[in-house]
Amino acid sequence: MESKHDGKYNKILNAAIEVISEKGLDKTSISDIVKRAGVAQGTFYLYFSSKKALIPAIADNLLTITLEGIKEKIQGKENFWNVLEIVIDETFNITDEYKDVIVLCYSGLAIDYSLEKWEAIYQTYYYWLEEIITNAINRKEIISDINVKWTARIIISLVENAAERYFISYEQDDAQEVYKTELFNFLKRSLFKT
Amino acid sequence: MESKHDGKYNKILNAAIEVISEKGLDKTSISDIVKRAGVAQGTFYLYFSSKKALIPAIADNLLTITLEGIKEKIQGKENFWNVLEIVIDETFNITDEYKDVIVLCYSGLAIDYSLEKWEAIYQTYYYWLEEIITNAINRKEIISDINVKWTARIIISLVENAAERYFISYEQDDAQEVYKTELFNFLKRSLFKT
Amino acid sequence: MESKHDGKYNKILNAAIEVISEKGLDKTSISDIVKRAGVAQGTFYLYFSSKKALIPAIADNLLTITLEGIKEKIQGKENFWNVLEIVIDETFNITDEYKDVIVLCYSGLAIDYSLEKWEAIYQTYYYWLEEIITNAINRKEIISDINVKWTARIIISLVENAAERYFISYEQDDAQEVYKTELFNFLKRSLFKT
Amino acid sequence: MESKHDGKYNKILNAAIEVISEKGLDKTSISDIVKRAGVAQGTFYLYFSSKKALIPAIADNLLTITLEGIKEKIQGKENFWNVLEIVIDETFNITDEYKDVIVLCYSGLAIDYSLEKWEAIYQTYYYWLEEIITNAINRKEIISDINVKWTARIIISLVENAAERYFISYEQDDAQEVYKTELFNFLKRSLFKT
DNA sequence: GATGAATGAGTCTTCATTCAT
DNA sequence: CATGAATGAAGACTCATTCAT
Repeated sequence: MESKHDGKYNKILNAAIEVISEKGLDKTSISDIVKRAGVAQGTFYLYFSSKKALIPAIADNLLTITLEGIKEKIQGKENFWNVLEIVIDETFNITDEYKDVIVLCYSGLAIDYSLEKWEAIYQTYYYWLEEIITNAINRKEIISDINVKWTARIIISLVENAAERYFISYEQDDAQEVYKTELFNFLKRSLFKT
Repeated sequence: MESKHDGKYNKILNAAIEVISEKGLDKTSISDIVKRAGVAQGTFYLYFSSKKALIPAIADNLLTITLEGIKEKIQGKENFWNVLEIVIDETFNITDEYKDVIVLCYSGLAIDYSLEKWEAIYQTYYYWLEEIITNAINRKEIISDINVKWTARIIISLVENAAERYFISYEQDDAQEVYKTELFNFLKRSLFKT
Repeated sequence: MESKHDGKYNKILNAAIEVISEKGLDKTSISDIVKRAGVAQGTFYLYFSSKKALIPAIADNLLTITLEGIKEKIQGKENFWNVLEIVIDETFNITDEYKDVIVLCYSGLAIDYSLEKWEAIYQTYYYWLEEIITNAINRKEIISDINVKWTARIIISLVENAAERYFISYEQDDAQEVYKTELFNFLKRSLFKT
Repeated sequence: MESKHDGKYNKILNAAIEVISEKGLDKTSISDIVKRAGVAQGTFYLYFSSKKALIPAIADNLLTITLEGIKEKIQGKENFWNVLEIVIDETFNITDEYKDVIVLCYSGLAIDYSLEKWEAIYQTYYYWLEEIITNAINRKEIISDINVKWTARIIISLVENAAERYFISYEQDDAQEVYKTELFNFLKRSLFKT
């Protein structure tokens, strides 16, 4: 992946993700972040306007990673049910790796009603899935009398929620496959065109 | 329900909900809350051990209200699809009224990984819905090869998510019915026993 | 004099005057002030809304002291030229004692164009001198074709300026009497009714 | 006048005057100034040793402008009362134009007791007026038993003070002539040789 | 139980200044 | 001469919490 910004931006962003994962947002100070990033206090403000500006940046970063991972794994297997499986898999993987930061993203959402910002971040993801769904309808893989936009959003939120619920609740490890299957079937029953 | 505590507890809790709705959690100080509640600074700590203790209390309060509302409207109409409709309706209503605080509850979740606390709060709600689901299975209203526990949780999170997404995004008003129907059908397709 | 506020207000105010006299406003931190005053950091903000709020308070304090000193020394000797002499004397005394803070007051003026605040602080002093001047005119001690308001202000600013100029410039000590006489004569020539 | 330094010095100085007029000294950062001047951050330090060095430079600039304006208008009319009138006029004009920066100069004075610097800046102005006064005494236009040095300084400070007081207090516009006349008469009564 | 004045630790943010290019 | 990215020291201010009354 080619970085959106030069090295220092990413250094700070990654340091932030690390530290916040360990201590939580509230207990993480800018001082912690810059120390970890190996830059000066003031340098932070050269790349982020404030502490709050970190959260959308982290979310954006996470989502980009997720979508890239998904696309990479699809590699031509465009069948809807394949894609759905990959989406579920990849979401579970990313959620596992970044669970501590993901929760914070929800919190960030609360910090300043920046719903527009949020929607903007998810935009790419939504559009991508909407197209997948439309194609699936055309190929008669799924039912057609659904609202594509709404369905895309509901699938994403459902998968993300399930993954978070799974990992944040510290379930026993072997349950993961059961969980994912249950989720897949739930969606399949709702969308499969017989 | 008779209140868990005397008048001052509720005075403070309601003041907190009000102020937090207006200013957000971060910008709300204990000082703001007690001023609104008309009690002294120290009095807060007679009823809440800390500022963080407010969030589960608020969530508990909200959930209690929701479940009470649902139960009241059911009144014997125990048919699963009736119940589901009422759950959706009531969740949308409460979300509309308290949307500003609800987002905070997610954030609160992030504040100190108090997942156990969170699960405890939802416990009653989960149990109640699990029973509803079990009964529905027995009555053959819905399919039987599902994980009841998992399904209860996924339904609740799906409905809550949809409601939040709807109200926080400031959709046009007339869309609400469409949204609720789409949601209901989505669930029905997935659970209905033909 | 009975203090306008209770003990802690004055403790902080006096500590501020002391420290600022020693280090200058810019180099004086709130931390310095509260340490000197023997109170906690936060206590400062219970009595002053900000660091800037100190300056008018100091000015007010200084002017009150000056005017009280003058009134005390007058004691019935209401003759205008007596009063003028006392005003000059007292201004020189106070300026000598507080010269380091007085300069700051001018600076404070610059900090936020709070001319109204400034005028309000001087109001009492102005009114008092206007009355003295009016009486002097009536007693034919001074000429009558002058603008009383304007003259009161110009006398005060002239005397204050001369005193500051004298002490801040570190003139040789024996020059003080010469300076005061020159000032007195300058005013007398301008106002004396032959 | 030929500028003391090349174009960039003046660019920065003028930008500083502009920005400081708008925002006040405290809220003006070097960054603001260089942005306005259209030069790089580091360039500032090629021409000024520090932020504080700006203030004497501004004051010097202002005083030079004032004195040049006065000299230009005098043009041979060396009569003391003519000169005084011109001094008053010109001081009021400059004060009107630069009132926001002038206040700051006082504040600058407070910043680091640089009284010597201050005296140095005013030196030329003082000397010039001292000569005018001496000539006036010789021509018997004004009384002779005065301290020339002292009188020069008192006249300048009196006129400057009156002008500042006038403009900073936002008096009604038509009062200006009255004000100037009052000031002129005040000085004339004190110095005129009958 | 109730009060609210006092506390003081904690942190974001600013900005004058430097220096490698 | 000019640049402007990087620095990092410094400080104002907030606010959860306590405790004597």
